[in-house]
Amino acid sequence: MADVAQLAGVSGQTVSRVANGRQNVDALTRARVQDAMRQLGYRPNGAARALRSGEFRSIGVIVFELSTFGTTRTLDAIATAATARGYSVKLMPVLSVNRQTVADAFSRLGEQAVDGVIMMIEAHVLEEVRLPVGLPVVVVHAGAHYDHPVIDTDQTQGARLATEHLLELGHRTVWHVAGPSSSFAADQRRRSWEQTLRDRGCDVPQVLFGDWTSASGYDAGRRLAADPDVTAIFVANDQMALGVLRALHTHGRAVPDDVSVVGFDDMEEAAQFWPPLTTVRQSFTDIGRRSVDTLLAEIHAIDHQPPLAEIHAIDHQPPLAVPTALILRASTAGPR
Amino acid sequence: MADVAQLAGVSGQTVSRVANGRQNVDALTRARVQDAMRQLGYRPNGAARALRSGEFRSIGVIVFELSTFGTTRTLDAIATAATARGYSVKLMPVLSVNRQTVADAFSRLGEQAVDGVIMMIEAHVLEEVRLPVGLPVVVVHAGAHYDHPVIDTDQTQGARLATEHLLELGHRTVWHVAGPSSSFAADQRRRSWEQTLRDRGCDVPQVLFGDWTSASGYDAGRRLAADPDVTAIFVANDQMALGVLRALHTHGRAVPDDVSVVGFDDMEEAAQFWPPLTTVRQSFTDIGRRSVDTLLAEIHAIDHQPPLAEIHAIDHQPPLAVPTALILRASTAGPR
DNA sequence: AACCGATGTGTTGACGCAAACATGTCTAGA
DNA sequence: TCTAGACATGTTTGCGTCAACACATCGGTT
Repeated sequence: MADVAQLAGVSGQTVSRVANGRQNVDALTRARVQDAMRQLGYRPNGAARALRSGEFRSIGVIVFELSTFGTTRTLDAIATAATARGYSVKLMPVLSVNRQTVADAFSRLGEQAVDGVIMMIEAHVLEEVRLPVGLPVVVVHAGAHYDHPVIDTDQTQGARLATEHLLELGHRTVWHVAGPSSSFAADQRRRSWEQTLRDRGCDVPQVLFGDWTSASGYDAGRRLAADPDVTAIFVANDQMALGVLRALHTHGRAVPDDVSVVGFDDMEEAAQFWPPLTTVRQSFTDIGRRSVDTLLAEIHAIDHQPPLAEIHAIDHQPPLAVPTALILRASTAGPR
Repeated sequence: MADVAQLAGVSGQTVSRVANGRQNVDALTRARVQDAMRQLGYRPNGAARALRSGEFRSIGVIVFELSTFGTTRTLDAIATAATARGYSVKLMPVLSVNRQTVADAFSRLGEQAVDGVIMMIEAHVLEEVRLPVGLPVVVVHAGAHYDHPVIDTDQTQGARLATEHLLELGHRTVWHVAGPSSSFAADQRRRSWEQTLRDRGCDVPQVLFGDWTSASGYDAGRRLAADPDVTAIFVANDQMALGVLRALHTHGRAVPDDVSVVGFDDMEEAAQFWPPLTTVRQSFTDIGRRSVDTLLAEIHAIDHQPPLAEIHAIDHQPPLAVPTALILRASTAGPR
């Protein structure tokens, strides 16, 4: 900065003003400074700026297993939204999810230079983690009863959509392959499926649990394929649905003629499954964008030292459940 | 820090020493300081530390489209490896790939507090981007002729493995669905496929190009399914292979009885495709780990002001091509 | 002529930390 | 006893930036 100042024949402060787009700088001076900046390839030092201003313009994201489809898409959306708003994204992976590891990750982020944190841990265990106050936090894809704002897909609505679709096709009831019981989202989908069946007076068959992977879907699918009563299956995500489809094929049960299958997520590949999968689309883009906006609002609010009433208002906004949509493809039909 | 120092009855410097794990602190003093830290919830300020030391203990990762399978897995591995080594990962997404956007992303990272950058852009256009010097850079999944170390899967070996497997099953030749021509990896796979065919004296059929998505694989697959000469297809990634499989099914061509298909990547779902996909496995974990280690070595080298000879040595290490493995499943068989 | 506010620019200091150096204390060996 | 060296700890200083304030200039009032 000093070099730029010298080359432009001004003080460091003026360089700072130009760098920050302040208006009270003469047009000619500004041009001279910008010229000098370009010439010297000057880049403001983020660390010094952060030290001075107390703002890092960076948010931390705690994630478990980037490899699952939803997490990845959400992270992508978060990164894009944050970048558009001038914030960078710091990744903090957690290798296994328990109270200790999550708390550790949070603490490590506290040391790192971030203005706020997005928690992308869908596990119930999160409910037991006491997060230190002082750092704005937004929770994604998890329960709605935390001390922090929660952004999530409307899991209940999505699962109802899927179940009702199958019932309306004429199936007597709907079987369910659920996600792991440790997952909040899996629980919500399972409960909503069950509630929908009860509302319609249908039998509630035994649930099968998977772990979100397509291999676990195959295992569940084999069990269902062996039961001739099964004519309709709601699978808690597309990856497991892929495994279910394969299990049905290997057991000679035609989809959708013998068995109908509905997934959840609408991953890009679902349209190319065999047969193309009817599924519930969730908008990961919306989730990501809303998370960032909510977090930034929190950060901003703290910035302005809100009265306690305002904090209260922020924390208790109704959680914004992002609606889903049923995407009809070729894996569902009425019973024979 | 001052508060901690006062509470522990020591100087700020001693607190600093404890915080940084220096050894020259009395065990009792250390305990007292750590106690005070816990009591006050002290977290060192990363910005100040970075400003003072010039080290950020953070690496930047430039990515395009987190949504593709390989990128995601690699990022996961990078984040895990970096965290294990005490570095955090800053994400810098690029919305579209051209000289300008990549240079911009790099420049933005320069402002941000990072010690080095991993470039995860597989496009040829990268070859034309002049990266400013001074910041260590490692390029992943791209060409081997940059000014920076390159870490990549052995694309050539992988494509040969796939092609030879099909030829050895007795197919007269092998068709190919390539990735986009803008991609370095796609080019290498296509060239290696072609070379393998030539080496064996086989016809080289017209290439079909996709864009890595399963939908584009379906489009290519429809064209191939219509041609009765086609008995063996090497598809440049698993996602497109999924689309190819569906196209073959819809056109009544049995896999593997009528047509054999080999993919590339071995994504988790490939084992649950219908039929389970024979594919080339690349180790994204290795790629990620090696990228981080190479970058950290570069960072460390600059730290110690190496003589020019040493820089030279680093930059011209033979690129470490990570080997692949052919995973045999049910989508390949000899011709009828 | 004296005064005003608006505008553009320079000077000073502090953010939190750690490197460099200074000081004090203890131990071992001459 | 004296000294060298190892070790623990304290003091000073500055990293790059920007807020706060000081100052200088100018057009327009009284």
